[in-house]
Amino acid sequence: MGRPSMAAERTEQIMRATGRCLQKHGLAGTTLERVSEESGLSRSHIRHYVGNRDELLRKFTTWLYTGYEAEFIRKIAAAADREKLPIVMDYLFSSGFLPISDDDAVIRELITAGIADDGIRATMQVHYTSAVQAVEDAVAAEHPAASPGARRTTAYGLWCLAMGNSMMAEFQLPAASGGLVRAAAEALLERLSHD
Amino acid sequence: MGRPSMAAERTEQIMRATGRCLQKHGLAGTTLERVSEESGLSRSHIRHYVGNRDELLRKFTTWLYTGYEAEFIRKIAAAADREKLPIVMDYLFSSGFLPISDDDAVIRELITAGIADDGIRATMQVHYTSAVQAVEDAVAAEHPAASPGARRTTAYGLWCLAMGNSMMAEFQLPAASGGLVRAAAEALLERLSHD
DNA sequence: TAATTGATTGTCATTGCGGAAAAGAAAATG
DNA sequence: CATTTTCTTTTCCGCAATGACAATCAATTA
Repeated sequence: MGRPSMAAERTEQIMRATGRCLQKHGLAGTTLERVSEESGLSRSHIRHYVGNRDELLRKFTTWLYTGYEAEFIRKIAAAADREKLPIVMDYLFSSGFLPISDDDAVIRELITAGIADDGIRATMQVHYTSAVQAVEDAVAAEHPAASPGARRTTAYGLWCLAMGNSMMAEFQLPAASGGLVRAAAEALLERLSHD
Repeated sequence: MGRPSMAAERTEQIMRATGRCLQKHGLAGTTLERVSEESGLSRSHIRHYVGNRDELLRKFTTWLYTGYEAEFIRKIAAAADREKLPIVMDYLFSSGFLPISDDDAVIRELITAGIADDGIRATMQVHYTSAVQAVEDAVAAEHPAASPGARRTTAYGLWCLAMGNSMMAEFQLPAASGGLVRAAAEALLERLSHD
């Protein structure tokens, strides 16, 4: 009955456009108007499919954190024990000199959005808690003999290294583009083997 | 001749108010109007002393990065060799369970502002480059025997740990409030002594 | 006291954006 | 063909913030 729904495709379109806007123009610059431009739809479309601006940001957040960002956690859970840590390291410190994920800027903006919106903040809290947990699982898989405390410290350290580096990368700091973080990360891990 | 200038005090007032706005309402919420509220001055005052919104943000950035934020770098430079590293560690990982500096949110917003404004981005680039350098100096002072590469890795690692942790602290992530980062940081340093 | 410099206040037009609703078009079903 | 459902387009309104300008007011000096 009725005309077939475009909601799925349209929503996807809108979410992608929203991500690009956040990345290029920041939270402030992510207006319904601009999202509509970026997506090639009309502003009314956005309102029709997603709702008002607050809802757009909320939906975008859950979309992001159940999609690409959660991929990482799923991968770790699915991987064999001896694969877990290499996956983590690649994800966190990617390959060599490549710029880090494009999502960094987007995530920064969402943190800001979370100042005003409890829903967004909650979504992120939950996600990052389990992300750090996933890293810890990977560390545990590789170093079953290490103490829980040391594993936890190492896992959280790895995570912070990656976050901090991605922040510095936005300044195009010379240090951020080299392999420095990865070296630091490996130093952390190495210490886990020694003790 | 003429009426004495209030520029110094007023500018200070305005800068502080701008900082509070950025912290509480984000970049988008930092309007001339709100800054004027927050400072107790009229909007015309802001325009009179600082200029338009873009200039406000530019001036705030340089104000921040030549004031409190640069304090750290000056301190390191002035300190005796054996004092340098303890100062760095305290600055980066503060004391125990306290929330990290209030400036974190502000700085995040400035990064966003830097997307659109070259001046702001340049200011931050310069500052962070020398901040990391200061950390490296401190590490070098404590570990003169270590290789330059290892020192650089450690210094940058320390910095990223601190940045990453402050980011996580904004989610009120349980891991961020404990002493985990500091432990990771000390692990990094420890490894420097061993080799 | 007059002149000057800067502080302070007030006003007005413009713009960009968000919110809401109505009206029209298209595609499915009975 | 009539009906229903959803898509699509259009229009209108209001708000909040900016930018620019003009007009007082206050303190200092010659």
